[in-house]
Amino acid sequence: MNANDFPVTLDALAALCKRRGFIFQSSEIYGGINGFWDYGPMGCELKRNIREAWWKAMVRDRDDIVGLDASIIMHPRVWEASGHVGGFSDPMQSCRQCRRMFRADQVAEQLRESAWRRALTDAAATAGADGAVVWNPDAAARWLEKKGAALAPGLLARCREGERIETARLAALLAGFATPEGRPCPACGGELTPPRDFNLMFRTFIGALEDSAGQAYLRPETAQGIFANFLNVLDTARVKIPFGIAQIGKAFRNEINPRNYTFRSREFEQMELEYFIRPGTDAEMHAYWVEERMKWYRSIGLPEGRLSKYVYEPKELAHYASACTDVMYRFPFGTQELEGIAARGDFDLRRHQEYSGKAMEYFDPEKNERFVPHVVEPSAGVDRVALAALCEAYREEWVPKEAGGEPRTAVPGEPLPEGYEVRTVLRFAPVLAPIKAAVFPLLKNRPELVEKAKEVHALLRRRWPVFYDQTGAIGRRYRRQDEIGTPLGITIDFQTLDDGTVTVRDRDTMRQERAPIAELRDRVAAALGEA
RNA sequence: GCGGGUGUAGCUCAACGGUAGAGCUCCAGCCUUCCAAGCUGGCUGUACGGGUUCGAUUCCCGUCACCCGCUCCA
Repeated sequence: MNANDFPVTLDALAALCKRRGFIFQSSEIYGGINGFWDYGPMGCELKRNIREAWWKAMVRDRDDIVGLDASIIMHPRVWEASGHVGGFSDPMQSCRQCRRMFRADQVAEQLRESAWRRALTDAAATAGADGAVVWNPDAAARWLEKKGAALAPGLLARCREGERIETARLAALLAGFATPEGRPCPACGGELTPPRDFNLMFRTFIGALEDSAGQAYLRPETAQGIFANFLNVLDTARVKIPFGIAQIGKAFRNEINPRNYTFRSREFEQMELEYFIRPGTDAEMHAYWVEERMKWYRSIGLPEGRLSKYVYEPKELAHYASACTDVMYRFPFGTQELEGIAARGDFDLRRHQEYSGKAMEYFDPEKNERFVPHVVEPSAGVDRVALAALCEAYREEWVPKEAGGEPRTAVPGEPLPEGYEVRTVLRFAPVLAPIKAAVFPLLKNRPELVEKAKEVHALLRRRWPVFYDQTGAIGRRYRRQDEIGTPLGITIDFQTLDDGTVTVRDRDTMRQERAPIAELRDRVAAALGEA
């Protein structure tokens, strides 16, 4: 079995993440809160490394992309323009009896298909002169007492008074079936709430009064902050098309059903680029960004074999989009999206132009023309990348008890071979590792070793996050670092005192080499791939 | 959102209608010349709220969270 196919269970990963301070459930001391997660000392370093790798690749290493950090709460009109409020999110009605949810515009159709509604029509309705349904309330009551009790419990509950059915009330309900306000639940005949805007945005209020005038939203995506600042950046950053604006930040979606550990959370962090292009170059630029982004995922240690692309069919695309490709990763719970790369045309800028009354145009001095740029949007989830990195890094291995043995990937279901023990290790790419190296004195009760180790620690920590540990046997300290994915272990032993060399132990091979302290920084940089 | 299951220490598990225990982890000390060694000591717990009871971790109800299936969803 290929090491990449080691079946990580989310349970095992979540246990390690908690044990070693990567991820905690939010508000755990109060019983937890569904859909929210906290990142501990190791987890926040991991996320920081992911963000910095992205920022470096997208902004620092390029001439054509600039950064932005927009506010989380924006003018409510932003979300009208974007389509997140209003027509885009369909009003919903829910049943007060069975609590099922229905799209308001589909209730009439679903009612025609409804089993209880058909049975009731057969039992108690005739067609009137003008084709309208004429109900016989007494027949309806008889039906409801027998067959209808199981088929339409919601309707029964609405017109029952003690043991008997209030025929007059039933008659009123039946009469209302034809009106939008009186439509019953297609599933049980219960009472539907009025249509309500049901969207995934968290609402809040600006100012002390909680009235509709102050209503605002936590952003459900960071992208709109970029579009809303398009003109500001254009006027100040001296950018020339094609150019991009990049942003990393929190976004919030009130998901119905968060699942799969941190994969779908209600509060999450996005890394988004809006890359503005000349109309007509959409397909070419979209293809370019798909490849750029795939390269980036490989550069942080996600292997080709676990990554894939999902190319949207034309019928799956939003009406304004010309292409969309998702970057997928094979998680333990299935192949899921890390990032979506969409060619959105000029939809967003045009909508903001329409809603704000400001011309969202780019002036091309060479061709002496104005146009609304099109945009390609690579939009990635920091938390999803972090989860993928953890899944990818997690290994259980068999290690020979005798010195100098090489670790082997454990074979699930097979017993531990004689003479081996288990180690859990996170094989992060060095760029993502929360701690780059750990420094140990071989023994803590020899002051000369401790003193030298602290010197080496001080030497390295100026450049990298480096951990110092003198507690417990040396083997135990190596294993602790394995569990947080520290690539290098540096040990000060008695030979160090004689010749100024230390041992450098590699996390993955568990092999050790000696290196002079004078060359240590270069050796560490080389081992981390920074040289 | 629906249905089913689960909830005891950081982890794995035990116990009982009457003072909640073990192993591992963690911390301290001793020891230890390179892969979770040993000895001694120590910290930590019945998810939350209510009810029944002389007494509830145990029985009942509610809430919350987690897991599985369905549903929904970029």
